[in-house]
Amino acid sequence: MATRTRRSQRRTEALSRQRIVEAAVQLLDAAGEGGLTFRALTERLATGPGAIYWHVANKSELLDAAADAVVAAAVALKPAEPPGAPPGEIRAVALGLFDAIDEHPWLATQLAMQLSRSPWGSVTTRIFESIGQRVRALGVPDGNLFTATSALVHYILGAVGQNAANTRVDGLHVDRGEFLDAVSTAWEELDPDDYPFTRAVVDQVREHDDREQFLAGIDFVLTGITALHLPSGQACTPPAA
Amino acid sequence: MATRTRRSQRRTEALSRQRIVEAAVQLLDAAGEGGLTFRALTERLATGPGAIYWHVANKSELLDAAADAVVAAAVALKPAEPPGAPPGEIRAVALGLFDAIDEHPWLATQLAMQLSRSPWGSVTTRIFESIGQRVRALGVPDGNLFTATSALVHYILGAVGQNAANTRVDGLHVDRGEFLDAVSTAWEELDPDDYPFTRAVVDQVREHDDREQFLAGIDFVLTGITALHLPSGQACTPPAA
DNA sequence: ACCTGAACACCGTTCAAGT
DNA sequence: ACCTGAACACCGTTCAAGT
Repeated sequence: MATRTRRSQRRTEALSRQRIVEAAVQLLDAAGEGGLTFRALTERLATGPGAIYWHVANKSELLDAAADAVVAAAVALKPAEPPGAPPGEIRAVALGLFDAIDEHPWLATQLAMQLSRSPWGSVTTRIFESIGQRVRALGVPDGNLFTATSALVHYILGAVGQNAANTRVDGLHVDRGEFLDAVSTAWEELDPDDYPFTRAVVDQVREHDDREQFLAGIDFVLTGITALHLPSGQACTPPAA
Repeated sequence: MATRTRRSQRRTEALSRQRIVEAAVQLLDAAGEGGLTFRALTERLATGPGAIYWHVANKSELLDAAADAVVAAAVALKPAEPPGAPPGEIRAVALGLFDAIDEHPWLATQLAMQLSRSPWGSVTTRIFESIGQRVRALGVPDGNLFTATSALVHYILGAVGQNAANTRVDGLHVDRGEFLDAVSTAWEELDPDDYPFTRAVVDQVREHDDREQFLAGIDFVLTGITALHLPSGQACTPPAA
């Protein structure tokens, strides 16, 4: 029944793990998380499922590899920019991830799932390393590097996870204005007794700029690290317990 | 073939959405994310799939409801504690979530997926409201409430998402020492040219305390918010761009 | 060593039929 | 209004067989 839109090119190159991962990324980009199935993959690669299983262990590993490929490209800073000061580079790396998720919305869910499933998998470690190098350059003492970097990475992963969906719902790109309207409307219908705060800030959700807000959060964490762990920041005290 | 271990009690109460959600939470607690299937659910509830679909729209909605039930209980502070100062209450709410994920490890993945799939769903909004009320009590000016609260919530969601898996891998509880050993070993085998930072902090991962580190991140964000948005904090300056 | 493709076990979901 | 349960479409994965 299906019109059998045969891929024009028969297989020219041999199958390889890399070719499979590339195809997986393309399918995810085209149709979202639901778009990656072994059947779609076999059709696109003009092969059978057994051939794919020769190169990758299972679907989970394939998703990991797809996410890793995209993240690796994202955290590699464009050499266009000069080295720059550490705080600026941290913002640049974070924005690289932010933009990668804008281009590959499935990456948000995938990052989140990998974070919770295998917390120190290749993707998480890659981001940790990239941020950590710059935190060290900031002058944070050795003993506090792990804590400071973890805090930054956790904030970044939490924030990009949510912001991804600000431009899409269930894999469909939606107008940002419409999306925020829907959120505002939903919030206005919340019980005023249970949700006084949310209702009070309903206007701010419409006006806010995703990138600005994302960077503001980075600055909170950086300021906290500076104040609590850098000699120059000792003037600042944390809020009393 | 299956030994048909009949649930001793035939159905006594009528089916209801709440009873279904409770059963879902129990299945998730017992067998992890893979443990919740409509077949397991029908068996436990002694009914057919159609009966369940009468009360919930689909599996996604059921997972949402299960997560919401657990989170609602977690962010409701025990009234044992006196109201207390805002920063302390923020830490208490955050730790409530932290502990809930310890008890229900599947919640980490579920929170992450909901965050990326429907960023302002009921669970996210519940956490946002709970934290937001306390950020306001902190004295943050109205115009900055949304940004400050979002940053805190993003950090919390990123951090609890990862810390969940520190005690479990693929749904199995594992010894924390063994787990950290495995991470350390894996890190020591990373390429020293590509991962100088990660290799340098490998010892800190073994010594660190999850809760302490989680709270340290909260303090970074709180200190940043205080420094950048509270009149009393103006002495602190953010790191230069 | 690498690939084929039929087959298997399992899943979420539907729906005509009952009460 | 609420429940039953067979059936459907689809999925990840396996494996004996080919080259």
